[in-house]
Order: sequence, then C-alpha cells, then structure tokens
Amino acid sequence: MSNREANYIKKLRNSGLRPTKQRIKICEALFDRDKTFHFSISDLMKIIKNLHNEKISLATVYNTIHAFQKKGYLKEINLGNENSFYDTNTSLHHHFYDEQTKELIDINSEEVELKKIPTPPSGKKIEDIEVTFKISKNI
Amino acid sequence: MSNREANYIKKLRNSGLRPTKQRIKICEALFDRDKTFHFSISDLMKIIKNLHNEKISLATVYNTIHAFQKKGYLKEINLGNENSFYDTNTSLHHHFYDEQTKELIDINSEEVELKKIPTPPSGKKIEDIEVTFKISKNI
DNA sequence: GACATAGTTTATAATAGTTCTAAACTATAG
DNA sequence: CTATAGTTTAGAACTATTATAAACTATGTC
Ligand SMILES: [Mn+2]
Ligand SMILES: [Mn+2]
Ligand SMILES: [Zn+2]
Ligand SMILES: [Zn+2]
Repeated sequence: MSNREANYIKKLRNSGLRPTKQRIKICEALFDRDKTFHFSISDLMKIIKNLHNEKISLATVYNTIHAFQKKGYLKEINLGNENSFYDTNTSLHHHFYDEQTKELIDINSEEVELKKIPTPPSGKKIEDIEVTFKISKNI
Repeated sequence: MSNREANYIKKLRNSGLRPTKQRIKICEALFDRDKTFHFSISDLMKIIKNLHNEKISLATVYNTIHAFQKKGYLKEINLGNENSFYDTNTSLHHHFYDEQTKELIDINSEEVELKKIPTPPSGKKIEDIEVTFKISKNI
C-alpha cells in the first residue's frame, strides 16, 4: 500500500466514510495532482477508465462526489449550465475562465483586491466574493 | 395596440424576427418591468400562464429565449447547475446572490472597483470581469 | 385581397445529465 | 466468525433541453 493510499484511507475514516476501493481510486484520480483540478462527472469517468482499466459505476461516482462535497473536499463551481463542475480547491479563490476552450485557472485570493465594494441590501451581509476574469486569445 | 406593444413589434422587425403574438407576449412578460429580471424557463412559463390565460408551447418559449439571446436582448447567467437562467440586463454588471433565497440582485459596474488585477496566462487577455457577492441574512 | 413562400409554432419524440431504487456486496464492530 | 450498517451497482425514473416534422402564419408580390 502506497503512502498516499494510506493517507486517503485515514482521511476517509476520519470523515466517517468507509475506505472502499472505489473511493480510494476516486481520491487518486482527484487528489494525486500538483494543480487544482476542475472537472465534470464525465471527465472523471473517463479518467477513472484510463487510470485503472477497471470500472466504477456511474452511480458510485455520483455518490462519492456528493459525499466528498458534503465533507468539504470538493466545491461545486458554476459555469455553463450543461452539467455540474467541481473544484478540488475548496478555499475561497478566483478564476480565469476561457469560454472558448472552457478552461478554468485558479487565482489565489491575494492576487485580487477590491477598492470599492457595494453596500449589500438591508438585512443582508456579504458572505464571500468571487471574481471571474473571462479571458480569450490575444489576437 | 398599446404603445409598448408597438415598440416590441418594431424591435422584433428590426432584428429580423417576425412579430408573432407569442413573441410579443414573451416581450411583455420579460421587458414590461422597472427592474432587471432574472429568470429560468420554468419561471417564465408560469408567468406567461398567469399573465394571459392562453398558453405558449414550451418549445416556442425555448426558441424565443434563444433567439432573444442571440440578438443580445438577454444574457445567460451561471448559477446552480440545475437549469439555465437568463438576465434582461445585458450590460456588463455584477450581482449580489443570496444562495438561501436564490435571489439575484444587480450591481452597476461603477459600484465595484478593483485595485489589484492578476496577470492573465500568456497569450490571453482579460475580456471582462464579473464579481459575485454572496450574501446571507444578517445574524 | 389572393397567393406563394419562408419563418414560426406546436405536440411529441429523443437526448443527456442526474437521482432513485432495491438487490447484491463489503467494511467493521463485537 | 457473525451481524449489521454502509456501499456499490445496474437499471429505471426523472428533469431540463433539443430535435423533428407537420400545421400554421406573417409578409411580399401581383
Ligand atoms: Mn444553454
Ligand atoms: Mn448539483
Ligand atoms: Zn478553482
Ligand atoms: Zn443581472
């Protein structure tokens, strides 16, 4: 058993999730990465199919992603409304978004600063702020 | 024929869209308003049903909304990924978003100013910037 | 106004993403 | 080892959206 695998097992147990082989594989697909991973369920299905040539049922992938989201290991992101996207970076952060290529790139919170902030409607307070920079090819 | 109706007919003709009674009704439902309207297709279907007690087929509502979007009279907005939302404010602007009530409120561009902007990836330029202020009830 | 025609509406079927169901399987506590 | 609650799975069901193709209508021409 690899060191990483042991960590996933620990993490799953600590969250009250049984460390099944399916969940460990999904952890590997999602979290064995240098950079933040932005993905749809169908992206993930393809990756799992390639990574291990053993399959995990679609229902299990949905179940697991929802469980991980509930435990705070994933954040849902709102892009085009075709299908759901998830983000392995669960901290508050911003994005570059290329609508042509559908590519999303993380921006750390510190790299964006607001000078002027609008007053929220009465009785409401600002919970968090998310900035999307739509980008496109330079001529 | 009301003054507003005459304007919708003119606007539709100018866009190369025939002013059918369905399209005029949809214009009334969408644009006879003081404030920006943020809506889903099912919201709009309900409004049409109440406004005139005559129905417009779902396919026509989809066709019309897509035609209006193409002509630039509506903008699609990305919220929760259940279904599509549209915005009658097609200018570049920002939003307050209450996730509990699912309420969206417009913020004019001038009411938000950025001090620090991140450098886009090489070969890409920033096309536009959208800021979402997630809000919630005060205590 | 009548006619031809392209544009539009409509019911319905098809598709796609997601959730539900219930039976088989499995991790874990005792 | 056993019992049990949690999990996986195939497939059905559900929902939003798009496609299809026939009926209808706005509009330009005579
Ligand atoms: Mn869409
Ligand atoms: Mn969702
Ligand atoms: Zn991200
Ligand atoms: Zn708006």
